[in-house]
Amino acid sequence: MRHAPTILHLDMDAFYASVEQASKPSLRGKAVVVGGLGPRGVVATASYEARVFGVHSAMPMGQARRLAPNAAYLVPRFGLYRAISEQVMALLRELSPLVEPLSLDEAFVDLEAGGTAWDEESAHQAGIRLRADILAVTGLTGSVGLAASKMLAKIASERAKPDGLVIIEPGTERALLGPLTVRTLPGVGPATGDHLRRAGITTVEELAEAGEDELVRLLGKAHGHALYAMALARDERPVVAEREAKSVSVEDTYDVDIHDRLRIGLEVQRLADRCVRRLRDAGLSGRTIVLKVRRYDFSTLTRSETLRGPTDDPAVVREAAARLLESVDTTGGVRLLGVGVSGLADYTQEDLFAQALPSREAETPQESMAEAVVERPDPVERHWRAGQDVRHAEHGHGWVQGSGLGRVTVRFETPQSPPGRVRTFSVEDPALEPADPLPLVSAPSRRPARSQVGDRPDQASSDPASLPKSWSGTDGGEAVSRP
DNA sequence: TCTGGGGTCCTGGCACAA
DNA sequence: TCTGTTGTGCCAGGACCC
Repeated sequence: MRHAPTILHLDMDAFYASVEQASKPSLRGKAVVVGGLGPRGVVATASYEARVFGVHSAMPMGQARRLAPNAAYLVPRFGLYRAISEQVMALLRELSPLVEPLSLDEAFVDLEAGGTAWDEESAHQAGIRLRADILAVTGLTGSVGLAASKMLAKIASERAKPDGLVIIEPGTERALLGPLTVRTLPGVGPATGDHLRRAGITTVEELAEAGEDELVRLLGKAHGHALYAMALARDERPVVAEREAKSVSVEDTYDVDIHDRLRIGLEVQRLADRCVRRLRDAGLSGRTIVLKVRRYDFSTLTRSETLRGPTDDPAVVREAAARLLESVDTTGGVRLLGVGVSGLADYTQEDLFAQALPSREAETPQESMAEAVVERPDPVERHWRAGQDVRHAEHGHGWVQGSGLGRVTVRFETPQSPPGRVRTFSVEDPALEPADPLPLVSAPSRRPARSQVGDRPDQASSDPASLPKSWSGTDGGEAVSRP
């Protein structure tokens, strides 16, 4: 492990919910829950105001609605989140070429590799500047952890939340980790946590005392060795900038279980086509086709088949998926189906005619039979989703607050406007159209001077007075970035 | 209460080849 | 030729992460 806290972990605060609050002024300071709104949806992110009611990520949406009936419930807008994430990642790359994104809202940065920081003080200053820059460019807050390893930097950013910065000084790691629960360590989830608890191990200190041999006996070789090292605060994993994908998959959970074998077959074909589309978009092909089935009782099984060579041919993937489905008993119904491809090659192989069976009637996924039967949208019905951006010919930009019974309710406001008024229209109103999201900050190029912000070490919360007032712009402005 | 979607990694069983 | 061992690839399931 290095001797200075020069690994930085950034975690944006309640990212999806914060983006929605930034783009919808009437939701600021309110409980906001983003996730799947269907009967089987789960919470992706809850704003801090919603967390007060006990709502948290991965909670079934029905439960969230019971806990916080007055919260705003929105579907995720990944295009917008991705665009904002790219702005944040660009700021991280200004610090160092070694940036490892973990998701849209999280990343590690090796500050030493970028020459940005070499000791505690310079790392601290880099963290402070980064948080200020992120606020100026996106209008959002992120929490920063700084430590000598990835594991500790992540623990530090967790302790910094929300909107803070925490440094773990080298030499203090074991004292800090000791009393924490084993669940703090990466790789310890509910099952491993339970397993360890039954063995009388609940804290990191007890984990270290148990010894390596005991942990290997309890958890297996790989997990046991890794966890013992973590318990001793040893973590040599480097920050890795480029990670190659190892598999591509798509899956759908259905609002009600599917029993009809024919329908299940059509869904599998449709998923195979979607999967191939993703594969082709990434310029990849793969050798192993995987079918995933979650049955009515939530039991999940997978079936896979490995081809002689990689393919990105929709007909080949569809046929393999159909063969795999034949070996699965779907009596009782299925709630989820998925199709994936692994064993990836980063080139597209023009079919080695060995693989495709004779009937290759559908050359591209878009033309497939399954698409034609299942996916064709109803041309009459217009569908408005909660949270979606819209534009009205007369009232301007707004977002869908809710819809049903042939009506759609829209709140007219923009990221830079005060909270707006609500109006209701017919879902067929020709004056109402879907719109692109507006940028959250009116002039994202304004960045604070590099030396002006002052935080204090260890637990530093940003002083709002020292940061630009990104919210207070007046007009709607032009779209600067669009997903 | 009733559990998403997209991934990664590990383990153990089995078959096969050297 | 037969048997035992070992390495490897495939397959299925489970745990974990965000």
